Amino acid sequence: MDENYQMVGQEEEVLEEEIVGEEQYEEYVEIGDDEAYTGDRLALEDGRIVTPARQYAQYMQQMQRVQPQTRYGQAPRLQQGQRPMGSQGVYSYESPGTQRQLSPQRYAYMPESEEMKPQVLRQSNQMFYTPNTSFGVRKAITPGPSREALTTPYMGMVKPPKPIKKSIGKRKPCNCTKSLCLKLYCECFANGEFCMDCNCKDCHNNLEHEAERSRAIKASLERNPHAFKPKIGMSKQKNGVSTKGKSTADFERLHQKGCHCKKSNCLKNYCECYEAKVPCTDRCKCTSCRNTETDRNTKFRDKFTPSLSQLATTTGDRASSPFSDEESEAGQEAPDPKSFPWYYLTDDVIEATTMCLVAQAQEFENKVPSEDLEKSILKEFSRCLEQIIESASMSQNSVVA
DNA sequence: GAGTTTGAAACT
DNA sequence: CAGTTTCAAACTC
Ligand SMILES: [Zn+2]
Ligand SMILES: [Zn+2]
Ligand SMILES: [Zn+2]
Ligand SMILES: [Zn+2]
Ligand SMILES: [Zn+2]
Ligand SMILES: [Zn+2]
Repeated sequence: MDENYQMVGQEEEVLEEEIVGEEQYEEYVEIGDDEAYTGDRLALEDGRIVTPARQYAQYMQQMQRVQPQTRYGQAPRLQQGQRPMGSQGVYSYESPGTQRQLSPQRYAYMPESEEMKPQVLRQSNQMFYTPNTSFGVRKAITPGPSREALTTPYMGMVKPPKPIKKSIGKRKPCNCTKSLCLKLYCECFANGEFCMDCNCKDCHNNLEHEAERSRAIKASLERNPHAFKPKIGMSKQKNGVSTKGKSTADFERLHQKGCHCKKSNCLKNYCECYEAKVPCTDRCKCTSCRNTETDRNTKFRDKFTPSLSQLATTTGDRASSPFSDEESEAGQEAPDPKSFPWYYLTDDVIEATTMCLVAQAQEFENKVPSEDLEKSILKEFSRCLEQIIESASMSQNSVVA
């Protein structure tokens, strides 16, 4: 039967479980259509919060202790914001060991009641959920013709979009302590997911706090309508078929909002662009960026870092990953930022060097012939450079060793 | 593991 | 919109 969620201090509401199907993943794959595909993990549609069902499936799986060893929806090395709904197959997962499949069903939330309304928006197969009063978790039922479809959903319905990732990496747990996992600070929440196996304290990012969570989602969406879109551009194809020979590889995998880094030179994971392994663009407002397209294409490295190049050749690190792998179109190489000379030429270093040179110039100006002055400055520069190089190799040794 | 640094998100 | 605070993760030791 249909269930009602009785919210504390809230007007209760009868949820009629209007179950509709889902177009199964089609819309998520057609990335070409800008309008059809949004990439939203959570979004407002007609005033309702809509989210893929994957999270619920995950959540239910967790609560029901069903095949706890299997997890879905999270590519192993996908970075925050990179999680590609709609990109190759993250949505419908097929774990080698199991035959479970999850579809991108969606549920709608009724904003007035702050309640989740398990209304699947579209349907092309038979999998339905309805709230389960026993533990407040939705369980699947089938009001439609084929009730059995529930237990064996999607067999053969989901084309394995792309080769499955080798190992289903378990999602990294959050460690939130003060946000209740209800702000975008929490990565789980920001990904539109429930907290599962996290280390958070006082977590409200779960069905036990559904109403609160819904409010939080709405609040986040009000602050930023794109809050639950992937931050990294989802391979949105530029202008239909590509113009040049680049063809399909010419995707827009870029940070949509851009970073605002000030002190990391966009060479550390503090930088969302660098973390996502995409170059900074003009959308970024970073200062002293060393993550530009040209920067990361520069093969200039290794010159300064013999120790590292040694390491690279001896370990043969490249051999382990001969695959270019599906989603890593752009991320062929793993350019160790430490192998770039300018990794060590931070603003502080440059400033210090400049000060040294200026001091040297001031000390000797008008005291020695300009020729000697020039020479002394160059000498000072050499001294600075030595220090920088020494410092750099020191830090590398610590890494290598 | 403790302490620091960092920049997004939140807030004013 | 800009400046500040808050926050959790990245990083360092
Ligand atoms: Zn959290
Ligand atoms: Zn979490
Ligand atoms: Zn949590
Ligand atoms: Zn950056
Ligand atoms: Zn950037
Ligand atoms: Zn940058």
